[in-house]
Amino acid sequence: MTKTVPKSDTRIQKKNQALIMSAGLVVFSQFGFRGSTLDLVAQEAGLSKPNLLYYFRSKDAIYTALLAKTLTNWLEPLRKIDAKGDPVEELLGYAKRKLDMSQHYPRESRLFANEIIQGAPRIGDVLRGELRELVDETAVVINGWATAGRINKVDPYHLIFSIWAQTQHYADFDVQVRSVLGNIDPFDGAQYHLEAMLRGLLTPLVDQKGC
Amino acid sequence: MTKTVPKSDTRIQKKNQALIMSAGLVVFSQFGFRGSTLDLVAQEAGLSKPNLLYYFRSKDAIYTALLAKTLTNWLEPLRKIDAKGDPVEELLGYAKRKLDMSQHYPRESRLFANEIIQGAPRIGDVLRGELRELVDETAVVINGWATAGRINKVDPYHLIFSIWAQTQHYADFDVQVRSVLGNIDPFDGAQYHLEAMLRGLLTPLVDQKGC
DNA sequence: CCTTGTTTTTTCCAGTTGGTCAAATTGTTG
DNA sequence: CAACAATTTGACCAACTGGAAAAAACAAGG
Repeated sequence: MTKTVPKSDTRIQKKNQALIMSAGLVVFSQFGFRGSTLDLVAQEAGLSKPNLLYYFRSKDAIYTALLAKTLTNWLEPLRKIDAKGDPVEELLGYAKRKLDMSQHYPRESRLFANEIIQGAPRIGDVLRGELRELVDETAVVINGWATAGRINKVDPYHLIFSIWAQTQHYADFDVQVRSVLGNIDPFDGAQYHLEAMLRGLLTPLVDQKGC
Repeated sequence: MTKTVPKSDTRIQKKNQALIMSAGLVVFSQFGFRGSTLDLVAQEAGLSKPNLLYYFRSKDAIYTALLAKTLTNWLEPLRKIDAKGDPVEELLGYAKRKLDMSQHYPRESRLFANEIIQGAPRIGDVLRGELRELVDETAVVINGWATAGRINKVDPYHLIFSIWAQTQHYADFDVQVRSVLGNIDPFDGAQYHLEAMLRGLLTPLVDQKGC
């Protein structure tokens, strides 16, 4: 008989699996996969280590499940960009959604940051597959807007990178940002700044001053 | 007799210390402090583990020395911003220097990224002290430029954050960027994009169209 | 109360980890 | 080449790591 992991989904299983995922998020997002231990996750979850392994086959299984679960939500904002909407408002909306995620789900951001910094050993395929396709599609949309003269000509890939970079920075480097800002809340100013930056980049000059 | 670490600096010591630092950079920048092992560092350096500990008191000592050594170089570009120079060119130059560092010293960038994501347990003091002061001073300079009408009014702190974010993104998330871009070199486009973005943000409108 | 299935804990293990120490080796200098 | 210091290695250790096994505790229906 091979190692058994619960098949049926009772409410207590759902609860404990969620508990473990939540604890795993806390630990893995701070220390990365290699820097995390099952003992830490168990302690955070308030369960015993063997009990973790009753619900998940291995440390790897917890981490992988966590990544997979979070990944979908993480890419969703990009899918919401509507080719038929107003270009500047669509891109600003995207940036705002990403910034909101950094504010409300910083751990998820750090989880990915850790994974990618370490070379993305488990999600390399997703990066080169699903993510790349999604970005390619969005790039086509952005290029269409530029060709139509509705925004300035920009490199759509680097535009997307710059939105990722600036929004995720406030989650991943939270400690640094707050060290510099002191008591000031980062996210108010961040949103305003990001908007100004994107408008300055995207808005055709003729619209800015009407000449 | 307490644990002895070499005091005099023979050439062989200099060589091996540099070797260890270099190996430590490779390992710690990928896995963070907790995810790294002395065995990995030793293997990377081509030395035995006890031999590492002949030159450094502990794993912690290697890591701390590495952080300290790199920190100075890391902050230097910010110090080079000259209040008497042309505002836009100064800021553009700063961004370019940071981007160059991401290109040529990506491991150093990732080393800090790991440290800060994990809560900056060892450089929190530096962040709240030296770094903060330095940013504060730079903010004064930028505010001065804005007040004089030489650049648009911007939040200097978030401006600096956005430069950090965008430049370091290309080092820290290198794998992701390359996954999306395929064979295209990220840094050419990055520099162009960053410059456009900063000019759009900083350049007073009256200068852009002369009206 | 008994049976059956689920959940939890106790105990254990082999491999890894950071680190010590004494012995062996290799410079270096007179 | 001695003699002494600097360097390197091999053997070792206690604590920690991911994980297995099995027994114990618990739940629910008959």
